[in-house]
Amino acid sequence: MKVKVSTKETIIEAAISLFNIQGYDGTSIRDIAKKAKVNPANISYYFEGKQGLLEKCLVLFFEAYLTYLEEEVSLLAYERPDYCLKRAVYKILSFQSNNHLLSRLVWREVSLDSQIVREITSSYLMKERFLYKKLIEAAIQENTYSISDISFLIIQLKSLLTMPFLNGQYLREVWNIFPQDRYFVEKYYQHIDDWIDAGLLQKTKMVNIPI
Amino acid sequence: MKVKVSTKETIIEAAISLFNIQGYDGTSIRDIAKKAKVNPANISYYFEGKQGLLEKCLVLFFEAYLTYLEEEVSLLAYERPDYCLKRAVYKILSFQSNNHLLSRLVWREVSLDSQIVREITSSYLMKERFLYKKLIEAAIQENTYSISDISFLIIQLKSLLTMPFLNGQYLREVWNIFPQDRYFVEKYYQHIDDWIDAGLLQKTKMVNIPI
Amino acid sequence: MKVKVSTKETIIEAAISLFNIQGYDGTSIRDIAKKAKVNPANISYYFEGKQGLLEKCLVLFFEAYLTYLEEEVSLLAYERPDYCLKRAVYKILSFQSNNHLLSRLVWREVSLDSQIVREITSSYLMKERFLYKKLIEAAIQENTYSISDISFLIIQLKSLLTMPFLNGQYLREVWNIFPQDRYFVEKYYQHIDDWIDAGLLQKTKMVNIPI
Amino acid sequence: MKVKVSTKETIIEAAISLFNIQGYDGTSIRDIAKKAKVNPANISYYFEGKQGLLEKCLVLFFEAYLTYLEEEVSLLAYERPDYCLKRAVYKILSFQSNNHLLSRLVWREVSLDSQIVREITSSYLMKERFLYKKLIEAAIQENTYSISDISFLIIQLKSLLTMPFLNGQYLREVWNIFPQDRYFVEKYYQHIDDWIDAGLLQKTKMVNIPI
DNA sequence: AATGAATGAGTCTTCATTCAT
DNA sequence: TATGAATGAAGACTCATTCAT
Repeated sequence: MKVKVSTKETIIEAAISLFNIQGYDGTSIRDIAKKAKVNPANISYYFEGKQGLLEKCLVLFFEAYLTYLEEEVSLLAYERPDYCLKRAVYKILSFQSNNHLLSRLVWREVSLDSQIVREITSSYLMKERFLYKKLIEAAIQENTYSISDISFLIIQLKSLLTMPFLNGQYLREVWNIFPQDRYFVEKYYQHIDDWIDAGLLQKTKMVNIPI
Repeated sequence: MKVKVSTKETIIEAAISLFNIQGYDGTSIRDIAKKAKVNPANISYYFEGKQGLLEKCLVLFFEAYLTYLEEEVSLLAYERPDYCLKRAVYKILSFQSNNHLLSRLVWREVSLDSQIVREITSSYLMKERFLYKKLIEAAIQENTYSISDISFLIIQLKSLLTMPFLNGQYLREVWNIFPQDRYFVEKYYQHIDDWIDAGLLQKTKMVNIPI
Repeated sequence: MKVKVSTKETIIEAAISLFNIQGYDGTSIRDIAKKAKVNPANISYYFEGKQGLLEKCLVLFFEAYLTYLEEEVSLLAYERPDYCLKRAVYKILSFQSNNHLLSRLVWREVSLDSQIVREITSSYLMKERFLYKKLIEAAIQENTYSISDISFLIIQLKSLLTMPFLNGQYLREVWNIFPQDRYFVEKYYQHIDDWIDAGLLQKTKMVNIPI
Repeated sequence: MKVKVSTKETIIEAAISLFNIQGYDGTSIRDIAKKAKVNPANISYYFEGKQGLLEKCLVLFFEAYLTYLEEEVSLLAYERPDYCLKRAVYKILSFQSNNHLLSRLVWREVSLDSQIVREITSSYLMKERFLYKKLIEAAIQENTYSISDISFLIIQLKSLLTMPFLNGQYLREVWNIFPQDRYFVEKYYQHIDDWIDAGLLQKTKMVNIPI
């Protein structure tokens, strides 16, 4: 049975791959068309220009990404907050690992001051901030941390969660580690779990992995 | 006495600023020339093309950056290794803070699979890996960590050190934190110091800041 | 009873409107399709391409336009020639006023050296010349005018008849006069009537308007 | 002695010629570049896009055109107003005859509702209106005409002055008359002079041609 | 009768670079 | 050392049209 993959999806896949490797500005619509084996005109036709294609990628990523955070935030009412936090961490790592090309491109483009990117991402990032705050504040409970400290903790957590994917090629070449690998998530999760326990919750020993 | 700032330097400054904001591929040689108030032909003339300009930026960054690591590695023979590590961390944060535009652009371009960038950076990154390893292995001494663990620790440390600068504009807009600010380094250093003590050296309490 | 306006007519109306505003070359088939709320493919389907649509417009205009001239020429045998001429003038003004969009576009496109337009219009324009000549020669009767003079008179008459419509938007913006307005025809006819009497027939006073 | 005609001028000449024949929208930058034997990129380089080229043409035309009107308006204080009016007419005819390609293209593009064209021309056209009004009101002196009549007279005069040039190709093909011909101006001026005397000034006989 | 996907040619424009000066 | 003119290649995008449905 022949499965007809829609042109639109083929284009998105090719775009993610190339944006990831060469960056958005470094990739031409012709490159994408050639890789997707479609007519270049189709891209403007389907996505209303190259920009629209990038927007599509960004939205695709953030919608899924924030869903994982939201899930765990809404579970805070019923479950141990540190479990929720850790599960969120695990889910985000898994999601990024499964979509490592998309993740890399998103985090990189976000680091630009591009007008377009900011218009789309700024509200997502504010929401992300809100959700992380909820999770972390619930997890630490006590007043050991100042507000400013919490900001820094979140920034650190975010650093740890995104860097391996943003610098996927660095991990590969310098450390021979593959972020898209199933085992990477398991292994790397352990280290973040340690960091949460030791640095954030100030426990001496980590016990079990949720999920 | 009139100080004539060389055309060459003016160009580099303009380039760093624009590459930082728009990315390398998103910046045209004319943008740079206009910002530097020089003739576009000068850029090809001085740097043998746009690419040469990027190379210059990368080299500029890595030469300085690795010097700080080297300094501390060479001090390992004479001083407490954890002090060396922490001092290296502090120096790197300071350096990046003082050169936040350059830092951001370098770490972003490194995240691309661009042939050019890799040719220049790969040896620097291998050297960086070597130096971090030296510092960390000396600091932890005991055998609590496997080789694989050490890799992950370095990756984490690097994440913590670079992310705030790579995502300078995110910190600014979402958290109202300014990585180029003097106080940022002081503050942020504390958190990494904590992380080193708790997560890496597994001490319970950090006491003083080595500069 | 539901009146179904045919797709074909909808397209023509949209085309006249847009060709009029933006010119033939400045209007895309998609503009027309969007305005007419039909599928772009229909235009090629019904008119065998964009060109066919323009041809349709030109033919539509000239067939009607020349009919008015012909009517009056054929009445020359039975009525006062100056009445016929004036009635022709009046009819042409009315026709153009009622179809001011179409008129504007036709006279403009005729001013181009476009191969296509000329192929269609040249025979119409020769016929127009013949009819005007008949009317004017009959009206002036006497030999006061040389052949060359008559040419110029016709050119002048044609100028006076077409300009207000060709420059509809100029009249609107600069003079606040609306050529599609019923009163415009009445008023403007008076002035041309004066011109015919004074300049062409060299009468001192005109009295009544023949419709 | 070799005279180096500047690239810029070569482009303008080619543009006038082609815009004239094919219309602005119907002419591609490549057409112009080929005709002017320059690189297409030069056109965007010199005129900041195709639009800039059209603007240049429009400004070129109107600046010269209005100068003739202004000259005669400023002479109204010292000379017979009907002479001034007639001399203005003559000058405008001459100017258009000498620049018949440019004239045709300008009057045609003015008949479009194009945003760009209107932005540039609207102020020129208001000024033109003002100057014509001055000239004609001075010439007719008496109160025989209502304000509305004067509007119509100016519109008619303008029609007579511009039509032969706008429809240059019509005159050529249908009447074998060449508006760029020196004799055309002389001949055609006579007819407008007649019209001014008979229709506007209501004199019975014209006597001499000023200039 | 009517459509939506798809296409190849063509649009204007910008690019990095070269070269005579 | 520095410039401005000039260029060919490539950029994104729009075009009229075709074709299976």
